[in-house]
Amino acid sequence: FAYHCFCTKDELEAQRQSQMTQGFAPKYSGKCRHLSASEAAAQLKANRDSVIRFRVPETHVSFTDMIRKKITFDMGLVGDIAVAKTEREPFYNLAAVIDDEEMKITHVIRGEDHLANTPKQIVLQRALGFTEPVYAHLPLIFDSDRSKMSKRHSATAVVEYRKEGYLSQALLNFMALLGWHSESDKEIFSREELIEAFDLGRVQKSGAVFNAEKLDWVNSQYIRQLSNVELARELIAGGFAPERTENHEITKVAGLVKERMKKLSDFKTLAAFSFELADYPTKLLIWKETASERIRENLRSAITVVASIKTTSFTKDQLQAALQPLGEERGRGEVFWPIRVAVSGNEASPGPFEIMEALGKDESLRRLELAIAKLGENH
RNA sequence: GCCGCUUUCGUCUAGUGGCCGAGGACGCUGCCCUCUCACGGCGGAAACACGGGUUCGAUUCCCGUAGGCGGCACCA
Repeated sequence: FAYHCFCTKDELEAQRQSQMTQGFAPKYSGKCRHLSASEAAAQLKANRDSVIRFRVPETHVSFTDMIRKKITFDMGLVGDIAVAKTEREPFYNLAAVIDDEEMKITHVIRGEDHLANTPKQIVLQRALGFTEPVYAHLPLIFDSDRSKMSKRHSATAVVEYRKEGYLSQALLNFMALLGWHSESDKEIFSREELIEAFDLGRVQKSGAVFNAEKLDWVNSQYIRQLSNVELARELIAGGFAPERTENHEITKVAGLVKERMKKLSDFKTLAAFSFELADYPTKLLIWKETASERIRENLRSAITVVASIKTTSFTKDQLQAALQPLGEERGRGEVFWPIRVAVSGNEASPGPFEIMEALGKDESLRRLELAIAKLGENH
């Protein structure tokens, strides 16, 4: 089945070069194949550098891939492959075949880059009398420039993505969608649903380009499915929440910005205003062309209304019900916009009522007063 | 160079001879909702690589060409 080969690396390399320039497939010449046992023993005794080669039969080898159906290779083009350095040091193909047999592997599911290894492994299996597992070669995943995502790169990438605030379930779901599609057009799956629906037979044959925007979308879907408590837990565990902040505080704010988040790391910027009001330009309080005097009046009236609400029923529904008449009377934009800016300090934010509920009565009033003071500075 | 795999909107894909004047999703975009942003709702633009066959009829089957990718180690 196998024999010692004493060809040097330089010889082999030179051979390969000349074969390639002549337009042939590079393969081992078979030079040491016919060495007699005694010749080989002598070489070994002389400590000549060697390797063990397997006599690859010059036949066609076919196998059925679960994804690509029947695949045939002409082994005559391969030549005798090196399977081990010594009897105790097998190379990859031999080691893999023996491992799989000993571990009773039934299915070998791996990347398409292993396709050319498969016939070599099959030929070894047959020679050793091993059972042939079923093969499935998955398409590769490419970067946006269409180059292969290297193993080393993607291994760290998963960790990197987790650090950026992508949920593991979302990552899994997104990866499943790269090269596979459910019969039902469904795209967001729970772990159980995915196990149920996934089918190797439906896997795409060509490689897929990694689409970061879709990952964002999938992740945002998962974030929204989380309860506020669960989301807070993820935020705290991942280090995305500000330190020294009460859990229930995080929970409250998490609910506020949940549907605006694409990844956990967004929380920091999205929720910053609720922990501390940043300075903002006074003119941000002005709704369109409204006179600042009028904005001040509106805020004054709003304060009166807000102050009249009991601390115990300081909810967004109560706030909305109480402030709605004022909005209708003086113009919704002229009333709600400045309130929202006053409590958030941002041009874009969640609605004013929910923010006030999260802030609580005292802090809400403090921020409203501050806005009036800021407007006063201009006069 | 040789071998293998592969080829539907920008991207991920549905599609297995007539249901396709090609469906869904992300992204992009118009309108609605609305105090802003986001969410949500309703629309829009956007693709069968090319050339030959086979067939009454090809996105679907066959052949070729071109493109993409992977593999060609005394690495794994």
